[in-house]
Amino acid sequence: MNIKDVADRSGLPAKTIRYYEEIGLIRPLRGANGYRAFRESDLHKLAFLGRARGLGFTIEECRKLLALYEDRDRASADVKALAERHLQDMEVKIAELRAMQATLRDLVASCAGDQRPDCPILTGLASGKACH
Amino acid sequence: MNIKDVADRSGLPAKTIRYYEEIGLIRPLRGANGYRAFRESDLHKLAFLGRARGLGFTIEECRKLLALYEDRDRASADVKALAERHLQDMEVKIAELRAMQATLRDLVASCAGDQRPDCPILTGLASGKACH
DNA sequence: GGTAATCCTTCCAGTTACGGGAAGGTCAAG
DNA sequence: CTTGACCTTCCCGTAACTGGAAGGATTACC
Repeated sequence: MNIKDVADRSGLPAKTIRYYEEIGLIRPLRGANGYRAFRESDLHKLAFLGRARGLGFTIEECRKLLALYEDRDRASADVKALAERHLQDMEVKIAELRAMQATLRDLVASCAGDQRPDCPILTGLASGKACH
Repeated sequence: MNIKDVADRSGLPAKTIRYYEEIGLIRPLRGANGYRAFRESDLHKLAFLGRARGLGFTIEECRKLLALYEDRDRASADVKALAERHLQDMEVKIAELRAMQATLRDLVASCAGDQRPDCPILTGLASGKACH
């Protein structure tokens, strides 16, 4: 398989696939013409990576997940721990976003949003009322 | 005021302040020794920027907010529109995170998390069940 | 057999919003 | 006069790619 085929079948851009090889996530073979020659197992890994990335895991987390996936002697507890930590990270991020939203929503609510220049959003940002 | 003073009083790292000057968000004066000489108005702007960043606005959004802040003829509607778009962006991000969380939580819930290698998280990622 | 389109390759640069650290000038205190 | 705390600029590194240039390979078509 050439890179276009795996790109189409995995849903990942060719650029991304090359990048994943560069950082050592996959190691496709090479043909006599220098083209990457992907096996089914490479495609499989790429699909795995695409899904892990889709769940928000970082590349380094994906690397660990892939290592665990390939390790037949892993403990599922290790995988679960990684996933739970990621769930927590996301929880934190959501909380941060929620806090920002709450503050900004208050400011927005108090702004007339008309042609006049008076704007509580700007005065809030200027005066420090933009902190909860 | 030297940079350390504004850093302490604005809560922004000196590095960040230099960066903001570099990208044209502020234009402090210079003393004969080459040191930046910050006015109260610079400090004021930096505090404004720090709060806007704290609400998650990008640098470019902060630039627009600052321009609106300095424009006595602005319409508050313009500010409000910017803020509302940002609220929407955050909403989208939260929704994405929530979706990832939901999927991952299902996988985590079905994983024993013990010393055995069988792991629904990994098989889910491998098989495509990791998509809602 | 020629040529054009579509592949493929590598390499370089840019993105966001800074942070780390080096090399070197300045200033206030003791 | 030296020490330590400042200050300056400059360059590299971050995460995870994306875009594009320059050039080689393959395939389709006439």
